[in-house]
This record gives sequence, structure tokens and C-alpha cells, in this order.
Amino acid sequence: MDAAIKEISEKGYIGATMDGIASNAGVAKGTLYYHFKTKEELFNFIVNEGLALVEKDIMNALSKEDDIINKFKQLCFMQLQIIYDNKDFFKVIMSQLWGLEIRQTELRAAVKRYISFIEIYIKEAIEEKIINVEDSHLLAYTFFGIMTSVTVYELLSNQEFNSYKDAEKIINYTLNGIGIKPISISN
Amino acid sequence: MDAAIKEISEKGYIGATMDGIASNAGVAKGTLYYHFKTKEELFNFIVNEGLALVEKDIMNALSKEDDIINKFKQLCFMQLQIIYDNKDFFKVIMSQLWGLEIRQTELRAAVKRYISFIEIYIKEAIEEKIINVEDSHLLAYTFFGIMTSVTVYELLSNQEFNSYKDAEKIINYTLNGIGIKPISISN
DNA sequence: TTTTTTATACTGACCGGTCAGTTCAATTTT
DNA sequence: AAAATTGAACTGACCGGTCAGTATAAAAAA
Repeated sequence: MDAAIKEISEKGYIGATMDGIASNAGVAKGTLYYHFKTKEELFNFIVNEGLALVEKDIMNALSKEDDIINKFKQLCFMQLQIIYDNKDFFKVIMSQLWGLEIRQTELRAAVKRYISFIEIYIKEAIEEKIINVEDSHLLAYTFFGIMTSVTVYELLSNQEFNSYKDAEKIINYTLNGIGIKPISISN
Repeated sequence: MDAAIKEISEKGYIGATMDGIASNAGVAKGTLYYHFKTKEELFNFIVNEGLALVEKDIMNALSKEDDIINKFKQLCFMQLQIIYDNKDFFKVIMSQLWGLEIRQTELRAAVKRYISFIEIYIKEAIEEKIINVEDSHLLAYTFFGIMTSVTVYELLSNQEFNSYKDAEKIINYTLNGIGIKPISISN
């Protein structure tokens, strides 16, 4: 699985070869086809398995926290931490999110499920009125965008993402914005 | 150019075929190779030309605005508008941003330039103290992440992005966050 | 105990299709 | 006349998927 994630994160789904994945994993190509019928099946397995693991991780950590504000802050922090710890996996997700191939449509469905999972916590925070936002759906996606920008940051900027200091900055930014009065452009 | 963007946004760089792009554009393959030496050259042209156009657009609009707060709000709005109007182009960018191929490294350099361009306006706002943020660099990337999440939103959520109403929400969110007191997790 | 069978995991050479890129004579545009 | 475009045929590298065969450990039969 690690070998496939690495290969696909570097070369994309089509660019990644089964030979490459196999040699990267230290097995023969035949072995890959013994376990997975097709390249696509291997890909789907990685995606679903990976996202499920992440969800489990988050659910586990948040169940221990019962103060809702802390729960939400913890959610932000974990999100950043998980993306930071699984950069290659998220590169695979991000690079394959677009496009019209079947595997991509399926990937989107999986990511959608994941974002809905995040949205649950946002809704919870809205109901308890600790968040002054009304559109939980749009916020969940914006939230996702912010969190993934970490991967972009480290990929483009030469600076390394400082897991703690930068996470704090981003979280505070998420919580309070940049501090300009609200606007109204639609009327 | 439109034909190539559409083809690549649907099938990815490798998945897109020169035959497909040609027939999509209503020209012969030979014509493509008359103008561009290789597929990669065509890709690079699209990326650089596209980003340059966007930059020009933004610079033009912002030069007409001299109040710095409005300038910044306008920047947010334009960013959303441009992404909304050029979804396919941004899909190409986002899908090709990751990975280690030469074209991808070059694409990253181009996007990096673009984000630096955005950062100029953020710095300006920081200097004028209309923004209570100190790390313009990190903010510029977060900013980029938020803006691109619009594309994700429309791709995953079934709802269509309502250009004005949703843009307002996102901008207000960008400006003021979700309204929780700042935290301090690093110490 | 020895032999045979079965199941599971793995191997890697090979085949067939795909596609970037080439070539070029003929046609159209400027 | 020169420049741009066409379209069709061709090449060759590359890669997903196949498959006959290997290894081996455990169970069943002798």
C-alpha cells in the first residue's frame, strides 16, 4: 500500500506503472494481480482504506473530548496533523479528485463521505452556538480547502510546515479570520 | 487552448491524447505539432498563458481601487469569480500540481509566482494594519486553499456554487473566521 | 511414516493495444 | 509565392493484464 501511494503520488494514477509499484513494494507484478484484479481495484482499495483509517482516527480522538469547543479545536488540529503525516496519500487524493474517469467519480464519492463526516462536527458546533456560521455545508468544504492548503504550502513554498507553530496560525485564522469587518456584496 | 484545457481537465495530462485535443479543437494533429513541438510544450503554454491572463485581470481591476480595504475585499471576490469562470483551467492546475515530473515542477513554479503575486496585496494590507495577521506567506497559501475549495465544492457537493451569495459567505468567513476565541496549542 | 494432494502466495516472460511523435504530399489561406 | 493546414499512414516505446509454472506448508491418503 505504501509503495503504491508513493508511486501514484509521484507519477499520478496513469503515470504510475504496475511494474513500478511492484518493484517498489519488493514483489513481482504477478503478486499484485493475485491480490487485485486490476490497477483500478488497487487504487480504490487504497483510497477507501486510507480514508476509513483517517475517520477512525478522528472519531477515536474526539470521543475522548466532551467539551464542544475543545472538540472543534481538536478537530482542526488533527486534520492538519493527519494531512501532515500522510502527505503522499493526500497528494494522491488531490491529484485524482478532478476528471471524469470512473475511479475519479468514485474517489469523489468517498471524499464527499469524508467531508460529510467532518460536517457532523461542524453542525454540532453550530447547534451549540459556539460558531457564528449558518451554512455548515459550505463551511465544511472551505474547511477542507484550508486544511489541504498545507500540502500545497510545503510543496510550493520552500519552507517546511512547522507542525505546531503553523498549525496554530492556521487554526486561529480559521477561527477568527484576518480581522476585517464583514462585507455585503450581494444586493 | 480551450479544447486542450477541456480534454486535460477531463482526462488528466497523460490521459489526454493529442488526437483527442486535435479533434476537439477541430484541427488536424499535424497542426498541433506545427505550433507546438511536444505535448509538454503545449501544456506549459496553456499554464503560463492562463495564469498570466488571470494576473493581468486582477492587476487591472485592483489598480482602479485605491482604498486598501476595498482592494482586499475585491481581491477575494475576483479570485472566486475567476476560479468560478475558469473551472476547467483550475482543474488542470489542481490535478497537475502534485507529482515529480518536470512539467509538474514547472507548473508549481508558475503557481508559486501567482501566489507570490497575491501575497503582495496581503503584505500591503498587513503594512497598512488593516489585517491582524503576521505571516503573509502562510496566509497567502491558506487563502489559495480557500479559494480553490470552491472548485471542490461544486465538484463534490451537488449544489451549484451561487456566485454571489456563496462568495459573500466565503469572503466573510475569510475575513472573520467562524468566531471562536484564538487558541494556543504550542508551548 | 511416507507419499500424495490441496491451497495459497508468488514469479516474470510475454502479448496486444495505445499513443506520442514523425513524415509527407496535397490543399488552403494569406 | 510563402506560410499554414490537412489527413492519413507509420513507428516504436511503453504498460496493463495474462498465464504457465514455482515454492511451500499443511492436510489427507497410503
